[in-house]
Amino acid sequence: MNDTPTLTLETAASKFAALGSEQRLLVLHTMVRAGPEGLPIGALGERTGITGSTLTHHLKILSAAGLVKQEKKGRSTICAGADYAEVQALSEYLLRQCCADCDAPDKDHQHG
Amino acid sequence: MNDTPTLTLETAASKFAALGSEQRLLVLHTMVRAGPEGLPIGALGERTGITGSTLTHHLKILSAAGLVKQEKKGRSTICAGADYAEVQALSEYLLRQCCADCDAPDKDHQHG
DNA sequence: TCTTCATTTCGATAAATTTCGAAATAAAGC
DNA sequence: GCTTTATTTCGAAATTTATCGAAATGAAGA
Repeated sequence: MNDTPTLTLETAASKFAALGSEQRLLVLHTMVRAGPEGLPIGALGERTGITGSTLTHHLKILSAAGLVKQEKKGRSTICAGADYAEVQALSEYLLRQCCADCDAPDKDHQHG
Repeated sequence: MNDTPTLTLETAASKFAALGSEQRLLVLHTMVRAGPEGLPIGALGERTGITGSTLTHHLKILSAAGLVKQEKKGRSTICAGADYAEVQALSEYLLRQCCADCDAPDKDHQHG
């Protein structure tokens, strides 16, 4: 399963940055709660109390980071959270190459 | 093992924000490579090419987010990456309450 | 104590981000 | 073609962040 196309520093940073805002995290959380079917932007606005134009702005950032999928349907835009692999890859990025520079890599700090 | 004290939106966002910078990610990556023994700030500077005062700034953010531990030793400050649980908690935060708001939660999108 | 080395604080500037309301666009339905 | 509804774009102001060099701090050692 080749899901993890080895994130670059640049993309990883932008994904984390996308998550690094209370409003965006709230938006994402709302979408995750809503499940894979997603929600139109209007509903996101109602549930989060965030203004339309601000939502558009945040969603653009989340989409660009690949954390949210958007699909136009009629006059609505349906938004849903991205899949688990996306998140998994991010979390794994953080510990990649652990101890690569250790003089004497030891076995005392297993990850998992 | 009570490792996951249920992150608040606020702390989760600030942790992600701390990771959402190429320089900070580079710094963290350098520390992770160095392993649990950590590195003095000077070495971080040499390896990353980041200026002292800027490094102090970034490290303050990473420490405040609990992603890095710092310890004064003589005239150096040794920095090391935080533990795996910290990272794990962050990643789990993202999918918490998945589908909580679904009308009919389905079993088609297992996470794991 | 004086000097040196490692880090931090300070002050400053440039750049990016957040957030809004108002106006523009675009799809649906009459 | 108009009207309504959903979203986006467009300024714009306020705030935050990034980044640096210079000066300050503080520990070690001669």
